Order: sequence, then structure tokens, then C-alpha cells
Amino acid sequence: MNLHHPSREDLDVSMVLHALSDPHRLHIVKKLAEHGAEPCSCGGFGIDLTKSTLTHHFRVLREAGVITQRPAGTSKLNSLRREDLDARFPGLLDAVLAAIPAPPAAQVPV
Amino acid sequence: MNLHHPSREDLDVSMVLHALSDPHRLHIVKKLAEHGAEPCSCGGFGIDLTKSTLTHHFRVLREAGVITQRPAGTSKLNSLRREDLDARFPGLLDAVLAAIPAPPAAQVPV
DNA sequence: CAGATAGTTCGCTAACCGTCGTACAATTAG
DNA sequence: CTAATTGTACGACGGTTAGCGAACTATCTG
Repeated sequence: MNLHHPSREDLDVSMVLHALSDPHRLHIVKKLAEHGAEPCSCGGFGIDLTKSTLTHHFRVLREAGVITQRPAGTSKLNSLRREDLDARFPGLLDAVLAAIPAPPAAQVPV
Repeated sequence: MNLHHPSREDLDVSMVLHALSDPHRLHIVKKLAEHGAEPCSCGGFGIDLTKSTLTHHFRVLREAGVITQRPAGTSKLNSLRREDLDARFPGLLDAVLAAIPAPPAAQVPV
């Protein structure tokens, strides 16, 4: 099962915007941006969704070219494709990151 | 039939991004950006879609807070809500505008 | 008034999307 | 080998969406 990542030239604005238009996915992207390219496995995002649903969201992000997924043991390491996004759509990622609000409605902040 | 426009504080990133994630709507936004706040009626965008479908797209844009629609005679004047968007999501609109590619697949370019 | 013009509204269809559960695959730990 | 962990694949579901056509409203112009 080869993980397909679109090449930089193949990035499509509408596809990227659509990938970013879901609160859960926005939250994922935000977390990834904070963690740099660290061991962000698919779990541990504090999102209250099923495993299969998470897989779905990560795939949407990956196929839109927003993130990279690299298998590592039984996990997958996710990272933002900052360079590619900045190259193709300058300023877009930063603007979106700055616009992301509170969590999408998962854990109570107290 | 009151045209509802969300107030600036009620603008939602995901909603805006979703509104912008359609090639046709992206094209509309691009044209509006070029024309400033000029007499951009709903037709005249060179989009090969039915009137009802156009109505639909303009409503999505309006309800997301991306555009304003003001009735003027038998037409409607559309304009970008630049100020509001820039205030809530600084840099986002410009980044998206810069990223918009060729037309979404409508009229022959020459 | 009559006609033209510009959008809206209302079904309706086909596709898509987010979500889930269950079953499966792959890797690591005992 | 067995069990646990992590994620994927697949099928199903309900809701949303983009698109159309046809009928309608509202305005402006004769």
C-alpha cells in the first residue's frame, strides 16, 4: 500500500483549501505546525474520533499535499509540507495557521 | 427575502476555506478582486453554469462572509469583503488570490 | 400594460463527505 | 509463538453539495 504524495507542482489550491476546510483537519495542521517535524503519530492529537475516521482525515491532508506520512514501526510520522506549500502558495499556510481558533470541539478546556 | 451577511466577528475559518475550495467560486473571487467594488453583477463572470447554479455559488460565498451582495435594480452588486476578511484572517485573502490559477475550465482562453 | 432582464426558489439527481464498525495487516514486546 | 499496538480497507449510513430545469418575482423600458 504505497502512500501517495502529490509532487510540489501538482499541488492544487482548491484541493488544499478543501483539505483545510474541516475543523478537525485544521486542528491537526495546527498541532503539526507547533511540533515541527516531530514524532507526531496519528493518535495523540486529542481528537475524539474513531481510528478509521482519523485515517480518513490524514489521507485527505496527505493527498492534498498538506502533510507527509512516513511509516515508522507500527506508527506513522506526520509532518507539514511547509516548504512545498510556501513555494507554491506563499503566505497561505501562515495565514491559515494564524486564523485557526480554539479546538474544534473535542476536550473541554475547563 | 433578506440577504443575510454574517458579521465580522462571526466569520469562521473553516466556512471561509470551504467557500473558497471550489474552482468556480475561486474564479468569482478573483474577478471580484480585480474589479474592486465595481458593478460586478452575478452574470458576466464568464462562467458556464446555469443561473440557478450561479445563485447557489454566490450564496455560499455570501453566507461564508466572503462577499457582499447588494440589490441594485434588477441586478445584484457583488463585492469582496476585503476589510472584514483582512481583519479577521490577515493575509489569507491575499495568499489565496495569489494562488488562484487559470480559469476553472470554462471559456477558451483565446 | 407588455416585454425584457436578472435572480430566486423549488424539486430532483448524482456525487461526495464525515462518521462509524468490523475485519484485517504490520510491527513490536513478552 | 502470542499478544498488544497502530494504522488501513471496506462497506454502510445519513447529510450535504453541485448541478440542472422549470416556474416564479421583481425591476426597468418601451
